Order: sequence, then structure tokens, then C-alpha cells
Amino acid sequence: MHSMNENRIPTALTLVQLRHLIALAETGSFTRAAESVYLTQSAFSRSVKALEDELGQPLFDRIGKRSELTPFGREVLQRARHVVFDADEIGASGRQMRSGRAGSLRIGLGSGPGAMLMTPLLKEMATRHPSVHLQIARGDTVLLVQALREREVDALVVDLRSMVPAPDLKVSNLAEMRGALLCRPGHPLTRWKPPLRFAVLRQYPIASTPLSDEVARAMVERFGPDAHPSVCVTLRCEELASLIEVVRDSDALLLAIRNAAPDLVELPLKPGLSVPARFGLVTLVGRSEAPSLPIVRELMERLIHD
Amino acid sequence: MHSMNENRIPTALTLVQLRHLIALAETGSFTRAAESVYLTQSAFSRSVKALEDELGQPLFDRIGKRSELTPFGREVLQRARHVVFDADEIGASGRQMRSGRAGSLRIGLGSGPGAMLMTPLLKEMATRHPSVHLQIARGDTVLLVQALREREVDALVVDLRSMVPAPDLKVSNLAEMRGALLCRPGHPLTRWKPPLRFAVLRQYPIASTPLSDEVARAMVERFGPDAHPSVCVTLRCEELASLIEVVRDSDALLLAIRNAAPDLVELPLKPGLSVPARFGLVTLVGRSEAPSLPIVRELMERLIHD
DNA sequence: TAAAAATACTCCATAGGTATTTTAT
DNA sequence: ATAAAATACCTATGGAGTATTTTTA
Repeated sequence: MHSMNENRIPTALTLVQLRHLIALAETGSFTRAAESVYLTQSAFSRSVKALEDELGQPLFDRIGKRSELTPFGREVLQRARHVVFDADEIGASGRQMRSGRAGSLRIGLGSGPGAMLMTPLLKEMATRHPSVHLQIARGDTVLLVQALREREVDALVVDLRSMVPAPDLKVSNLAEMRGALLCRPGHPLTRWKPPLRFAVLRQYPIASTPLSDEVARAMVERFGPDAHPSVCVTLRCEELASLIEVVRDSDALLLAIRNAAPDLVELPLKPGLSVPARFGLVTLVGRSEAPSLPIVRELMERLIHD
Repeated sequence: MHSMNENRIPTALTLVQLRHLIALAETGSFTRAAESVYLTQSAFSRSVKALEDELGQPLFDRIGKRSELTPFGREVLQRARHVVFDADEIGASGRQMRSGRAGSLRIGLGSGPGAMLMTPLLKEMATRHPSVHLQIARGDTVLLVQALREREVDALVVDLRSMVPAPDLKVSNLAEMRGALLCRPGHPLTRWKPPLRFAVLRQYPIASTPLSDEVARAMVERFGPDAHPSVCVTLRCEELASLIEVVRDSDALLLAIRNAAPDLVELPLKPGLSVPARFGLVTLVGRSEAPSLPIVRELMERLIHD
């Protein structure tokens, strides 16, 4: 006779037991349920009984051959299904995340890389990795490094020139991004006889994303005080994509990474614009890398070779 | 050195392992986490490693003293918290449901008991047992018995006169409910000199819930063909509470269970109305009773004694 | 050098198997 | 009489403890 053992040892309930509950509910027979989970009837029977003892009341009514859920059993079954499913999800997500196809990724973007990478990155994630949660933080390099140290983001992409090296920071994936002065094909200046001096440009609007202090300093050095971005840039906007579109449809000039807009024409300024930006992927040393980070790395490489 | 065992035996992940993951994430130290779950550092360490092997990648970065979640670990932690919480809920609900304080209850009500019990039952559940899910099915006794046999409801409350006894049905909690003819206090008929004959009533509207064939037969037997409910009842409505209110505020008469409306006055009809209804709680033999069923049983008893 | 984590080895508690009894049809 | 579930008994695997080594701060 089946009897309830009241003074049992509290051996917390087990996922296996819940699986057994589910199996028995589905087959309605201890013997067949046992088979379905590759156990003997005996072992299976005990497992179910253990769960019933654990919960303090029977889950099944034994009606001769068939076994049917008690009302209480129905309640528990629902929750059991839920728990087992979620638990299996964890196992599955292990495989998923290993390949970076799922999970979440929190990236900090400096202003330069932000202007250049944000839209392509968002697009890439939306189209090719739809099940990865992406969170982008933008801001000053110093602030971003702080966020990285406090594990608020998984990695940064910043202009390395504005980053103080530190022993706890791992910098990788260096990409030299040459700056250039760009305009639409067919722009009057494309027919200008060299040498093209900076003063000439100023009759056209100059567009640019916010530039770092270093770029500003270099510009002033090369072209004089009028070339300071805060003076010469007339169209300043965080969103590089918008600026490119403007420059494509007007006579405005664009001060940006050369590769950011391959369809625009580069103007041969004298002296050259030089001071290439150096984009780098920054993570903490000794910390494991986010599973989906390779996506960002590959994207950067693809953008460089465009 | 910590190394990943790639060719491991697939020993499905365990709730205990998930608990350990949580503990380690919270303390940041194997030693302290081990203490918190009453294990030795050694056993604890192995448990975490087993989980990491199971998932195929490390959950923690061992940084000397501190151990910190990897990005992958963060993902898993979230889900682990979720699963462990839900699993604990199952254990807790065992205790909750045993006392009938939670869970769900599906009751089938025959038309008589429905009219009398539905509103008080809903009220009782809403006020005193707010976390029990109550589902009420109403209908013909035959239909309800079928629903009970197919486990679509947990129990029935029906008028036993309309129920064919069967070996698989357990009938309990018999309650004799005497029918009566009721009117408001101060109604002209309360001053009528006995004997009060049926014909006299017909100058007033007669209100009633739908009555069973048996009642109809008995009425015709006692009072003649004019007393058949389909002839004499002028206000027929499923909702007894509404009828009571109408009778309270008008000169209409109410044909109903005496106890359904204690504040109304009973008219001393000659011959008496007799044929008491017998309400019974019907369940399937050999099946465990729904944990919250005692609530219904107690409610019925309370209603009878009112 | 000290503290923490990983490893080696041992043990036993318990999940699981075999055989048998009990129960219900 | 038969088939299914419970029980008794035994076995062995895997989880846990002790002792030790390895690691890093």
C-alpha cells in the first residue's frame, strides 16, 4: 500500500524528479514512463514517491493500471513543466552563447568609433544576430574606461590616442583609420588646380562629427588657428550617416575617416591631414571575453577593408 | 590550473549546481560561498567546475582572491536565479496548497445550487481566499457529471434528485434545502387569513430561478395544472440575488429555497410546498480531493445554518 | 609567504538495479 | 490469473570530506 512518510528528511526537490512527474503525467503509467526516461519501474516508482513525500501529498491517484494526476498534481505539473523547460534552456543557451548567437553584449563606443561604428553595428545585430541583446554606451573615453572597470560594459571601442594605457586594460584589434577631407563626386573643388590650401575650403560648409582635442591641436598646427574645429566646422552632428548624406547632396565638405564614406571623393589637401585615428578594442585583462564580442571585431575588420 | 574538460559525460545540470552558481556570484569567493551552502571549499569548487563543464565554458574568472562572473556567467546567472526561484516556489506551494490557500478549484454547479451558491462562493473566494483560482461551470446535471468524469471539473454541487447514482460517483455533504414561498415583510398576503390557497397567489407576480422537472411535477400534483412553473412563474431569472432584491422592493412572490433569503417572510401555503431539495457534493471515487474543496464544503454548511 | 582555489584520494549516501510481494482487474 | 505498482535488498556511482598541491597577490 502506498503510504505517506510524514517524518522524512528534507532532501530538496530535484529536476530529475520533476522530469519524472512530467513523464508519468504524459504516459499515465509508471512502467511506460519509466521506460521513457530509461529507468526500471522500481527506481522510477521510488523517485515519484520521493517527490510526493517532499511535497507532502500525492501527485497521482493510482487507479489500478492507469495513474492519474490529483488536482494537486495538476498544479505542480504546470510549474514543473515551466521549471524544467527553463532549466533545459540554460543548457541549450550554453551551446547558443558559445557561438555568440544569443546572449547580451554591452559595448562602449568613443565618439569617433561611435560615429563610424554605431549604425553599422546596430544594423549588423538587427539583421544577422537578432537574438543577441545589444546595449551601446557612448561617452568620453575616461568615462567609458571607468564603466569597463566597473563591469558595466563588456568592451570598448575607442580612439587609442585618447586613452591612457593601464596594466589592467587589454588593447587589441588596432585599426588605423586615416582621416580625410571628402566631398561629393563632381564637386567644384574636384576641378581645383593643386595645391589645394585650407583657406580655399572655407567658402563651403564643413561638416564633421565632434572631434577630439588631439585632432583639433593637429589641425591648428598644420593649417593655423582658423582650422580649429570649433571655428571651421559649420555642420556638427553626432550621426555620421546623416552628415554623409548631406555631403552627398550638397557642396558641403566632410571631415571624417576616409573609409566611412567610400563613394565620396577625397580632396588632396596640402599639407596632408595625417594624424590617423587608431581604433582599438579594449577589455579588462584576465577577464573572459563576451561570447558575442567576435562579432564586433569582425565587423570592424570588414569596415576597414571597405 | 583550471582546465576545461571537453569530453565529459553528459550529467544534466542540477538545481544544486545552479544554487552554487548563485552563491558564488553573490559572495565572489569559493571559500565563503562554500560556507554559505554548508559545503567544504573543495566540494563546492568541484560542483561549480562540473557546471562549467556542463555548459562548455567558464562562468567565473578566477582573479586571485576574488572570483567574478564572466559575461557568459552573467547570462546564466539570470536564468539560474529564475529557475531556482520557481523550483523553490513548487516546494513552497506544496505547503500552501495543502492548506488550500492557493491553487485552483473547478466546480460544477447545478442550476439550483448555482442560483444559491454562486454569488456567495465567488464572494468567499474573493475575500477570504484571494490566491485560489476559482472556475465555475454551470449546466445540466447530466452534462456536469460528464465534465466531472472527464476531469474537467474537480467536484459538483447538484440537486441530488436529478442525479442518477453510479458506482464511480462519491456523493457527500447532503444538505436538505426546504423550498418555500417568500414575500417582503409587510406584503398584503402576510395579513391573509389562513388557509392560503395557491389560486390566491396568482394576482401577484411569481419570481423564481429555473426549476427542475421534479419540482414542477410536485407542484402540479399539489396545486393543479396552473401551478406548473412554466405557467405560474412570471419572473424567471438565473440570478437568485436579483430576484430576491426585486421581491424585497415589490409585491412579487418568490419561489425558492427558504434559507436563500432569511429577511423575507414565508407564506404558510396550504398544502405545504414540501419536496425539499437535496444538495450534494459529488466527486469521483478513488480520486484525491482538490485541496481547496473543504472551502466549498464549509461554505455550504454555513449557508445552511444561516 | 599567506590565502585561496584546484587536485588527489577516500568514503558513504543514495540513486538505481534485481527479485519479490502486494494490489487491482 | 495477470499485469502493474510497491517493497526489500543489494550494488555502485557520484557527491562530499580530508589532506595536499598549485597559484597569485
